[in-house]
Order: sequence, then structure tokens, then C-alpha cells
Amino acid sequence: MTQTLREKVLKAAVKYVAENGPDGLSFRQIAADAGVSHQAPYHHFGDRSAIFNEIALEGFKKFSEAISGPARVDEDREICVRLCERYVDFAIANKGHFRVMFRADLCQIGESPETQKAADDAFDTLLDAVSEMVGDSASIDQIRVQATAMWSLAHGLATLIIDGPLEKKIGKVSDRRALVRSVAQRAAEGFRRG
Amino acid sequence: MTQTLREKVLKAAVKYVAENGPDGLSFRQIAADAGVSHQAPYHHFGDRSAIFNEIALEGFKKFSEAISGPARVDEDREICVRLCERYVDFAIANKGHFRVMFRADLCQIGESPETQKAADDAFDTLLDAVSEMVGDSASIDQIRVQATAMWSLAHGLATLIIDGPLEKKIGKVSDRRALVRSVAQRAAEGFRRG
DNA sequence: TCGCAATACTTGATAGTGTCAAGTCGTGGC
DNA sequence: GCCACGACTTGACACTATCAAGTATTGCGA
Repeated sequence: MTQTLREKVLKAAVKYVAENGPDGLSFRQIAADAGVSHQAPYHHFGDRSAIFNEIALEGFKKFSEAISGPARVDEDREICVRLCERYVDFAIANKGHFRVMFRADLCQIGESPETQKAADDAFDTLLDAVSEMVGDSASIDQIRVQATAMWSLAHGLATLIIDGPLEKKIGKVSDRRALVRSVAQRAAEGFRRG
Repeated sequence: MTQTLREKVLKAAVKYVAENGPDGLSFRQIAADAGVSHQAPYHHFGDRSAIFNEIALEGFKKFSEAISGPARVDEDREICVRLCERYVDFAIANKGHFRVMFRADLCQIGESPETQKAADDAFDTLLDAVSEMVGDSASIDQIRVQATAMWSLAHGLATLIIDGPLEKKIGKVSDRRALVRSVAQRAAEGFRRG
């Protein structure tokens, strides 16, 4: 149960971002909350942007896990819907991570090879899922288009729900799930036709 | 050509956000660049968040214009593709605005009735376009699902291109347009079936 | 057991930030 | 003439990231 300061700080940062967004995040406040001096966190994360990088890294790893995993292969459509559901579920359950992962200005993932790799892996996971959905007959270009469409749809849904106006328009969780399902199902019909 | 300070400040802020993202935006720096005291901008925008609100307001107005406008009504698919193209084009051409518009933590649009109205109008514009696409026979619920799907797809594409990893994966503008077109076309096939 | 180097912090100082609270200065209207 | 008001300045405060230097503690090789 003894948590290292590094873990404490990271956790507090993620919590803050989930609740307030990344903008006002203060190293000093986090340090004060943890009962250490204002420079203590700085020792573990050399830089303010370094902590965002770390959050993104953690996020991409979690993301890959959440997206992949055993999926019954009944039919194409089912995969698409599952993918969307998982994407949105992940974003909601991990707001703090999700909000950082796709903000290039916060965490320049290019600077950290590890984070870059995690991000690439996450994308590959998505590509694999889409490939499975499309089938072997499809060309690489088709898969690329399909994957982008799939990704965009899920990503758009997730961001609009988390930070955008969709949050208010669909209050209850049951509504949200139903909407995501309907939307994904509708889109899947188009995606199926290779 | 004489620009009021208010206009100057707003313009500088939008430019900054487009280039660096909203996080590091500094009132004082903008004031210094404009050659005025550090409190001068504060006189026009009572608050740091007020300027983001103003940017969002401007953005939603521009957005409505960009999205609507005359569209040849040949077939459903065409409307969907156009909508996506316009959405993405707007986001790229107005990065500074777009980045702010959908960040609830920056500009609480709920606080400003004017901005709220502009945002609602923008959504209505989108809904109208989708209604046209779907046809009169569709139920309200179907339109709602369709609109959400459409919106999510376009929004996801735009954000992934602007801030996300898609930016690197598609370098040239021609590639981008082709990709957006393909993706939208593919999705449209699913959306068409009421 | 001594020393020593690395680790995990603390303390202090600097520059930059938003924001409150007072000025100043010119212009239009009574 | 004056006076009120808008546009701006000046000064101060609390807060922030970050640099630089100090101090414990701990593990380890001689």
C-alpha cells in the first residue's frame, strides 16, 4: 500500500486532468497535497511536459489493452460496434489519460521513443481489428480507409461525449450506450462493403 | 486599416492558439506584442476565459457559415461527403478557433448566452444538413442517430488530423482530401439506408 | 568500518503569469 | 467650465515553473 511519491504524483495529476482538464494543472499544488516540497515532483518528472508524456504513455498502454481482447467473431458488424463501444468506454473511464493522449501540444510523443512506440502499438491494435473486420480480400488501401473511418468515428464520438456538447444531450449512461450502439451499427453497414 | 486594440488582441490570441495550442497563451505577452500595458487587454476581456469565449463565439459563427451554404442536391452520398470535407477544411483553416470551440474546460459556453446560441445554431445547421440527406421519411430518432454519426465522423477526422497522429500519416494536402473523401464516401453508404 | 556516490528530497531565488486596485489622460456632452 | 466615462497605465500581490544549491539517507565496494 505504500505508494511511491512518483505514483502519488502521477495519480493526482491524472485525477486533476479528469476533473478539470489539463490547463490549470499545478506541480506545486500536487506537491503540497502530497505533503512534500515544491521541488519533489520535479525530481521524478524533469519537466512539466514530462508528466503529460508519462500520462500519455500509461494511457496508450491501457488503451491497447482495452481495445483488443477477445471478441467473438460472429460477423463483421459486431466487431465494428464493439470497437466503438470499447473506445468510448475507455475514454469515459480514463478521462484523465484520454484528454492528454491526443493533445500533441501537451505531450510531444515524438520526443519520447517509449511513448511513441506505445502510440504506434495502439494504432496497430486498431488496424488489426479493422483488418479482421474487413477480411483478407481487401487491399491495403481499403484497409487504410476503413481504419481511418472507424477510428474517426469512434474518436469523434468519444471526444464529443467527453468534452463536447453531446455530454449534455445524452444524460444517462443507458442512453449513451444505446446511442453509441446505434451509431456504430449504422456506420458498420457502410464499412462492410469492401 | 486602423485596428482597435480589442481586434488586435483577439487576432493575436487566435494566431497563438493555432500555432501553439491554447495552453501557454499569455495575456501579458500579447499586450507586450501590441505595445500596450499588461492590463490593457484586460479592459476589453474581463477575464482570461472571456477571450476564449469570444474565440469560440466567433468560431461557431464562422462554422455555421462554412458548413451550410449552397449544396447541389444530386444524391445523399454527395451531401455527406461535402459535409465532411467542409468540416475538415474549416478545422484546418481555422485551427485557432476550432481548438477552442470544443474545449468545455476553456470556454464554458454555458456561461455566455450569446456563445451558447451560436453553438446551438451550429448544431442545428448540421442537423438540417443531415435531415436533407436522410429525407423526410425518417423518424426523429433516426435523424438523431444519423446526425450523431455524421458529426462524430467529421469531428473525429478533423481532430485526428489537426492534433492527432493522422497529421503525420497524411502529409500532402491532396492526400488529405482524397482520404477524407474516401472515408466519407464509405460511411455515407451506411448512412443512406434509413 | 570507513568513505563515497547516488537517490530522494528541501530550501532559496528568479522570472513570468493572472488578477485586484488604484491612478492618468483625453474626449464628448451638459 | 467641468465632469463623467472610456481607454489605458502603474503598482502590487499571490501564484506558477524552473534553476541552483544544500541536506539527509541509503547502499556498496574497499
